[in-house]
Amino acid sequence: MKNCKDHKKCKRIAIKSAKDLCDKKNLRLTEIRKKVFEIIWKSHKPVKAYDILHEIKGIGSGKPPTVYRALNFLLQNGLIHKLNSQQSYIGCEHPNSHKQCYFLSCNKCGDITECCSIEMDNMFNIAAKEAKFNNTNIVCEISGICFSCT
Amino acid sequence: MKNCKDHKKCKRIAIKSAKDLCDKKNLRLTEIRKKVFEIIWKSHKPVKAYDILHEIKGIGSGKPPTVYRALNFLLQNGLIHKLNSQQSYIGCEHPNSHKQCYFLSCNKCGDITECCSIEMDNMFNIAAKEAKFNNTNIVCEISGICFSCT
DNA sequence: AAACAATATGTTATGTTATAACATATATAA
DNA sequence: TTATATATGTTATAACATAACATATTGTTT
Ligand SMILES: [Zn+2]
Ligand SMILES: [Zn+2]
Ligand SMILES: [Zn+2]
Ligand SMILES: [Zn+2]
Repeated sequence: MKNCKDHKKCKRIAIKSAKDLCDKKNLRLTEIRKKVFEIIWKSHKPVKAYDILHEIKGIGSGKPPTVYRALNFLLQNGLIHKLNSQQSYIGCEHPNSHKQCYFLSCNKCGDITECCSIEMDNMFNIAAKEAKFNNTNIVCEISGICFSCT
Repeated sequence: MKNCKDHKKCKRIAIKSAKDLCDKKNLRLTEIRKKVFEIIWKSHKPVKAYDILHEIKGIGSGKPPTVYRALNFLLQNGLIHKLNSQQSYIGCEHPNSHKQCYFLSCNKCGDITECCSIEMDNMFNIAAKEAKFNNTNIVCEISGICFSCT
């Protein structure tokens, strides 16, 4: 997310829309869940579960299950994503309108950009349809060296 | 890989072409590496590192580094792939002509199919190019319920 | 063949990621 | 209020992976 100029605002909006989404869906964004979400939104870099664990002093038990439960809640409700190729977690850029996305991940600066493209989405749908696959879930992560790091 | 009718043959060919590839590139397909490769090729289902570890009695030290070294050798030389969304390993269907592939993974039977598509490949290239990414590596895993399991 | 260098494997220990199982607390509904 | 569901605490352990250093094997040079 190289074009994030004002991350404080960016983060504020993310938290606001997480709250809205939870209100709308009658989900409880508890203190622990909110804290984990905030830690993830500190930057546009992916965060590891155990980094959250170390950072989450003073709130919750500070033990793995607490963090993983919060992560699973956030994942299940589309507020964050898991980057499978690096076992880390990142905030969803558009939780209310999320369709199918892919991620661009810079191996140098670590920055992640979440991208949507109708063409890519169609491609995935075609691939699934051709193979007669149902209820598909797609993981697509493109890593490389981003423009700023080249 | 639902259309594998004769897996013995399938496996034999895989081993043969692995040998050929190693001969051609002057790589040593040692006993341990070959054994790990064979275990992975037992089926078209992905295999976990520690399953290999348990199965590889009598050959090599039977300790994690042995297995992971073999896996890394096979990965680096394009003989197997890692499925990041389930931390498991699977034989490459076409080690000599491998371009960009995506995987179809059935959540029910566990079967994996490795697919290539020029269109999909183009899509990835366009995405990388638009984002000005270099030296890209793509992970694309489509999971769902396959036709036979529906 | 002997000496050397490079590659591969053995060994011990530990780091990292994630969940099972069961107890307790808190929120919502009846 | 009592019941029920949801969330969190707690302990232990499973599952995945690598660091660091020793030894063995292979290939090359002298
Ligand atoms: Zn931002
Ligand atoms: Zn998203
Ligand atoms: Zn087969
Ligand atoms: Zn392949």
